[in-house]
Amino acid sequence: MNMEPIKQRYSRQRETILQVVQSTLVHPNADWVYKETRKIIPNISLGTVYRNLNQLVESGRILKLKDEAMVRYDGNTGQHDHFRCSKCGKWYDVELIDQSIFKSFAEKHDFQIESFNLELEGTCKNCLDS
Amino acid sequence: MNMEPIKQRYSRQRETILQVVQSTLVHPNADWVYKETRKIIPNISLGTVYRNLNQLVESGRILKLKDEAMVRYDGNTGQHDHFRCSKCGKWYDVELIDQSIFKSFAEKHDFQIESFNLELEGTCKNCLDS
DNA sequence: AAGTTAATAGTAATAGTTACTGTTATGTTT
DNA sequence: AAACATAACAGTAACTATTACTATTAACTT
Ligand SMILES: [Mn+2]
Ligand SMILES: [Mn+2]
Ligand SMILES: [Zn+2]
Ligand SMILES: [Zn+2]
Repeated sequence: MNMEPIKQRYSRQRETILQVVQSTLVHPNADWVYKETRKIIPNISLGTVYRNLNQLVESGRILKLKDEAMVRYDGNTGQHDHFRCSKCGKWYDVELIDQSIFKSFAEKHDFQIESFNLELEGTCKNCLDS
Repeated sequence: MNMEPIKQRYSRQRETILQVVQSTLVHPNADWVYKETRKIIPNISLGTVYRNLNQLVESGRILKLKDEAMVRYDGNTGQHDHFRCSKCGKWYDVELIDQSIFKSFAEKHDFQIESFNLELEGTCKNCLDS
């Protein structure tokens, strides 16, 4: 009798990477995750970080965000929007904007709209003050 | 007496690149623009295309869009939003969503919000039919 | 016409990411 | 518990989009 083939095995590397991403609010890129994870697993390979980040995205355990010419990751998988400071490049969470207008918007189109992604940009409090 | 220094000189390359971007609805990437422009200026360099696309963005004559791991350009500088098909990767223009909710949203934050960018994603009519 | 320098073609370099390869380790089957 | 199958690994090479460099050309100024 054939069992379902194994889809994913446990690895200390993957669990550590997940914890690293989940433990921060900075919405890090792969290199940041690599450097942080190396503090725990000093000989981990950058390729391993990329491969596992992609897997974690695919399995829905983290989110993938597009920055300028770079990918960022988010351990917060709850629904929320983002604000990006164009001065310092930092990403901030903001509460999800009311989706109702989007739904009525979707009805007007013959596209099958699956997701609305709102990106806010401007200058953050920190950069305004200094 | 000193005149203002010249900021930008005319170049056939730049004007052709602008016309190429303005003449299409495909929201092309640099390579597409390069190939199209080569039909008119066969020996144009890819570096020239990149440099001029960046200048045209800076001077506000075209728009810059972020795709998955690539930049796209838009000759339509009027206010509008975009829908991206996750199946075929094509970008479509959609009318600008009502901005009023965004404005009230902005008032709730201590960020200085300068732009709202709405990205719609899903499956386009073409891909649904086939 | 001579001078200044923006813009160019062509090419090298960079940065982020993915692919490859031989080895290790996780989970399964006997 | 031993043998097995293969997911995952570390290390490294390759790839892709973009930018930087350099010697030459051409747009504008005087
Ligand atoms: Mn977030
Ligand atoms: Mn458009
Ligand atoms: Zn800032
Ligand atoms: Zn499509």
